[in-house]
Amino acid sequence: MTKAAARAELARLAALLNRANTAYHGADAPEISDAQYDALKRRNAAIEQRFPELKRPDSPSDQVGARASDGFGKITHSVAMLSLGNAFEDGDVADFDRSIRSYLGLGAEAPLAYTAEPKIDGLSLSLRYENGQLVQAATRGDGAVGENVTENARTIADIPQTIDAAPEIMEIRGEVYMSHADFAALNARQQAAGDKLFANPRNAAAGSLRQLDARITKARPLRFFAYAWGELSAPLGETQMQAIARLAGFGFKTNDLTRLCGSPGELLAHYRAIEAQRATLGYDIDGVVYKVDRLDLQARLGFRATTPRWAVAHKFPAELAWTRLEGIDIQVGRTGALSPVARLAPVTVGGVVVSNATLHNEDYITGFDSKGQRIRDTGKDFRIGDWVQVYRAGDVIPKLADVDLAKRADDAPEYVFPTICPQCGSEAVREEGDAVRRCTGGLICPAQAVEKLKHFVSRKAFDIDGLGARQIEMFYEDDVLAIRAPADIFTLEARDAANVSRLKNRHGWGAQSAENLFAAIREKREIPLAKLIFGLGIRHVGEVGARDLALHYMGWQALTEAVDLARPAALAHRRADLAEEAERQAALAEGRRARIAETRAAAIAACDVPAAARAAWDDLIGIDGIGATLGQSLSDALSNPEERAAIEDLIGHLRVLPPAAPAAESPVAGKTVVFTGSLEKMTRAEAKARAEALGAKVSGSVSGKTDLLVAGPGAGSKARKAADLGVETIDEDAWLALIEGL
DNA sequence: GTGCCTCGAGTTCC
DNA sequence: CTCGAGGCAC
Repeated sequence: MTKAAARAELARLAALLNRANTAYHGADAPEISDAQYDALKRRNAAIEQRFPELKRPDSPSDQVGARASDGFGKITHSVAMLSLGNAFEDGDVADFDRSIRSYLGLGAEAPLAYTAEPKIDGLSLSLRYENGQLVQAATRGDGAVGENVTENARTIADIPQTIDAAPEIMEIRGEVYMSHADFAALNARQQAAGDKLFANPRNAAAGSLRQLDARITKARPLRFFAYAWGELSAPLGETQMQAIARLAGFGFKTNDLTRLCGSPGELLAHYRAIEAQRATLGYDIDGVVYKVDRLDLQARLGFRATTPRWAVAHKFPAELAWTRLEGIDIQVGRTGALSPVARLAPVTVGGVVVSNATLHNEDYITGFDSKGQRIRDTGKDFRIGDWVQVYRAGDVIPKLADVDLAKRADDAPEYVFPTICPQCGSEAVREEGDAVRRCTGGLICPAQAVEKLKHFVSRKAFDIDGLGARQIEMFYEDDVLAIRAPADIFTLEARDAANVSRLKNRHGWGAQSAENLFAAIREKREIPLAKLIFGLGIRHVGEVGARDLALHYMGWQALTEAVDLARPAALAHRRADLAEEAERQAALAEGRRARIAETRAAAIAACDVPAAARAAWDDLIGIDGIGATLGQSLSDALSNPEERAAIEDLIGHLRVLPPAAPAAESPVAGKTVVFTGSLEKMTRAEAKARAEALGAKVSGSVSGKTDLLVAGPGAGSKARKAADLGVETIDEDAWLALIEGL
């Protein structure tokens, strides 16, 4: 087949298959048989495999029946799908109310209404409607990017395909779930057919929605409750309750246990009412969700990093189960942290068979921390062979709650935590006041090296398709095509080409899969600065820290130059830390108060730090959210010769993209703003969040870099300093006028 | 100096 | 998801 013929054929197949999809899910008379459909799909896949470069953006293989290795197409949510913060006790609900009032600057008696609704135990789904037509359905995924399950969603009866009088653009969100009755019937059918049984309705719903073949999904009894929304071209109402009523009007199922509550007391009353009905609802719920009713207040409250401030999930108490602790294994993380994991006799907890559980750290096993404080209520330790009580924290992570001492053998030895890394034999030390013990082997330790590489290719870093945890382990062990440092990933293709025994000839690999991997790697030679910084896996530098560093320095060169320049100051601070610790010990021994500030100042003065180094250091730790610990860690990583060489080696293979400049239309974008004095129309936290959303950087103190000072009544030294430095100063009303309408 | 709040680093099972 | 700890406001 010629390339031109292939291109034409792919176009024909895309049209045919797309029409077949629509006909199949819409009308009841399919235009083509299942066998014909499958044949067309296979032909399409075969041609795409031969001419990957011709694959169409609307390729049918991306719609539903994508290649198994590839799964579904990805969809970036226009509005992120976040998870909710949790409340477990009545006191947490009072805290929720209190923190909202404090954020909004409301008094304890000001009226503030909430909604309360059951939290359905299913999986969330976002449905996009354009001009009243369902055009796209996406799973939550990591919250930012989900999977395209449009064709599957079209098979769910509770989901309208068309909606009259809907806003032009409307994303409706809710929960896909399976009722108890439907779940039991499905499992009976599965058993009769000799197929695998589902552990619980949630897994059955998730498995059914994520079928690559929409016809299987169609045969599964899925249901849907709508309770939220994403992008909207017109608001759905002024309150949560109004919006829910509107959703019902559109033809969605909404949960009839949704109530409006005027106080935390009423929320708790409704929580108990729902809890009492839990067993008779006919579907699984795992708690009750509370939301601020007024949508304008929801908008003011906004979001934290991963959760909205205006909603919380009040979870039901976790299910408990007893089992035997068969052993304790020690895992080594990328920072060298030794993490104990409990190996358990398999036991069912909350519908899932659990055989591992986290033990967190050394203290969690002994039951006491380094200061002799009890960690759990009981203060009992865990020993191998014990009968232990397991629960799933947040219904997910298995943890041990308790131990039955009556069933413990008299001679059961206390568990001794290793002080030698089980992976590399290096000493494992625990810093003063630290909860974790760490392997000191660094990259000598294979476990640390592998975990660091896994972090490098992980989703929030380089995110290289086809190079996941398992492949990293494989390539790490490989002598011919070794990946032992990040740069090795980018030389893999050239090394493979120069090799007699090619990757494509290996077991489990083919020409196509090898080429896919190389293509995925090539794609990531262009990488945003923030992802590069995060990917390096420097201790204390996480996703947010990396982003802040990227936004501050705007380039790898500028970052390294600044950090290198600041090195003497970083070292001086390290000395000061040591001097401070010595002073503390001395003061303790002599029974006097420690003179910390003086000691630090003397230690730093003794180091004779150049002014330029001092300035670079102050600039670094002056970044909001970045302090001395992170600065120290970053400085150490870039000053370590081996580590620096490895990084420079890596950079040589990359084109690093600077962060996108903040929205230019905002008058405060890119400006550094300081708030001082008392603010009357908004709280400090709200002002900060608002300013940051508009692209401003909010700082705590006035300096030469400050662009704008917003001063309320009672502003003192900061206002004077701003005047001295000639920094523009405005009051709260002027600030609000400035950002109005944004 | 103390008490929030957020972030980082760890973990399970499907 | 949870815990510990870093960073910052009070």
